[in-house]
Amino acid sequence: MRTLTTKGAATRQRIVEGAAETIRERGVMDTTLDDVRARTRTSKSQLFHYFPGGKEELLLAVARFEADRVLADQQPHLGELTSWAAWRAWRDRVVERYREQGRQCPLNVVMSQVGHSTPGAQAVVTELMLRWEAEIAAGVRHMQAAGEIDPGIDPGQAAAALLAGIQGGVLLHLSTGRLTHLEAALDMGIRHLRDSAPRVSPPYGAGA
Amino acid sequence: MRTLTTKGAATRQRIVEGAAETIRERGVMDTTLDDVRARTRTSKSQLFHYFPGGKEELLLAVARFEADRVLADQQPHLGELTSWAAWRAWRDRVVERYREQGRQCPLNVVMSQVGHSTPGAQAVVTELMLRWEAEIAAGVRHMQAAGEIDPGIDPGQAAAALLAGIQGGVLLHLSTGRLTHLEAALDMGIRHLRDSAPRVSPPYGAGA
DNA sequence: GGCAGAATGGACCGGCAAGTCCAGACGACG
DNA sequence: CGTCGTCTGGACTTGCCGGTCCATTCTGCC
Repeated sequence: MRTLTTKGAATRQRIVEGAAETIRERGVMDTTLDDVRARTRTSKSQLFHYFPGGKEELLLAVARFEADRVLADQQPHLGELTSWAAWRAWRDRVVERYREQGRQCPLNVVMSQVGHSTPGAQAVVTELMLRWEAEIAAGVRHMQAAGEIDPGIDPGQAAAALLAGIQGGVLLHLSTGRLTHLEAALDMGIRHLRDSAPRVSPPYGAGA
Repeated sequence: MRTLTTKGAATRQRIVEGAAETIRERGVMDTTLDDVRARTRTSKSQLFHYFPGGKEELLLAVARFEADRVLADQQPHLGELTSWAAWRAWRDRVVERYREQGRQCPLNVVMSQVGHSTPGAQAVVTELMLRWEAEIAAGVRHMQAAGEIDPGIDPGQAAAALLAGIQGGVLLHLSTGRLTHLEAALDMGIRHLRDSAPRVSPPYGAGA
C-alpha cells in the first residue's frame, strides 16, 4: 500500500505543508479538510488516499513536519555548544526563531488537539523533547570537559531545567506576546551554568 | 445584567464545574454541550440561559474557574515566600499539585482551543500569569531585603525565569508524564537565587 | 393568592464537516 | 500499445452538535 510514485510523494508533501500553513493561520479547530483541499488544490479522495486514517493521520504528519523544523531551525548552533559564544549564538537563535514565528507555536497547537488522546502524537513530541534535551546535555558535558562548568552539575538535570524554561518561555510568548520570559529563562539558565564554573578557585566566598 | 436567584447561581456553578470535569476527562475537543448537559442533569435551555454566548462563554467561565484554582492551590505558600524553608514548601506544593493532577492541565487544554482566537480567554491566562509572577517577584524582593538574595538581581526577571520554568515543566509533564523537568527547573531556579546570596547560607534543601 | 420573572424541559432545526464511492485520467513497465 | 495500479475529481451520504424556541414549572414578593 505504501507504493508512492514521485508524483504521489510530491502531492503528499504538498498536502502536509498546506495543512501546516492553514493550521498556523487559523488553528486546528478552524481548519477543515476542505480548507486543506482548497489550499493544496487537491480533492477529498486524495486526502484520504494519502492519509487513510483521515484527519487524525494528517494531523500527525503535520506534527512530525513541525517537530522536525523546531530542531532544524536551531542548527547548527544547538549541535555545537562548545563555547560560551556558541551558547550565546544558540540562545539568540532560539529567541529569534520565536520572534519570527510570532504568537504561535504550530506544534503546540497541533498537540493540544491530538496530543492528549493519541499515543502516536504524544510520541512525536516526546521524541522531539528527548532529542532536544540530549543535545543541550551534550553541550553541558562538553563545557564541563573544558572546565567551564562545575563538574558537579548533572548535565541531564541542567538540560531538563533549561528545556523547561524554553518551553515555558515559548508558552508565555503565546499568551502574552512578549519574549521576556523566554529570554529570562535562557539567560538565567546559562548564567547559572557559567557561574558554576571553577573560575579562580572553588567558589567559597571569593567567587563571582 | 441578569439577576440570578440562589438556585440559579447554584445551577450555574454546577454547570461550570461539570463542564470542567468533563473537559478534564475527555478534552475540549470531545466535550459537547450534550455531555455537559447529561453530567450536570440540566437541559439545553439552561446552558444557554446561563451562558447566552454559548459554548464559548461557557469555556471562558471554565477557564476562569481553573485559573483561580491554580493560584489557590499554591496558597498559602506562594504568598509567603519569606524564608528558604517557605520557598522549599512552595516548590514541593507546586510539584505535588501537578503530581496529583496527573497528565493534564485543564487550563492549558481550554486555552489551546479558545486562547488564540478570543481576546477574552487570553486575558484570563495573561492575568493569571501576571499575578503568579508578581507573587514570586514579591518573594524575591522579600528575600533580598532579608539579605538572602543578591540585591543586584532583578526580581521581575528572576520571577519571569522561574515562572517560565514552571510552565515548561508542566508542559513537559503533559507530554512525557514525568515531573523531572518541573523539579529541575524549580530547583535550578531557586538554587540560582540562593547561590547569589551575598553571605553564606545553608544549602538549599538541606533542611533546618 | 396572584403575578412577574426566573428556571427548566426537551423537541426541533440547520449547517457543517468527516468520510465514502465510483468514474475516469495518468503514468510506469513490459 | 495494452493493462494495471496509482492518482485525481467531485458528488453524495451521514451523523453530529451548537443553537433556537416555546411550553411549563418554580420562586420570590406584595
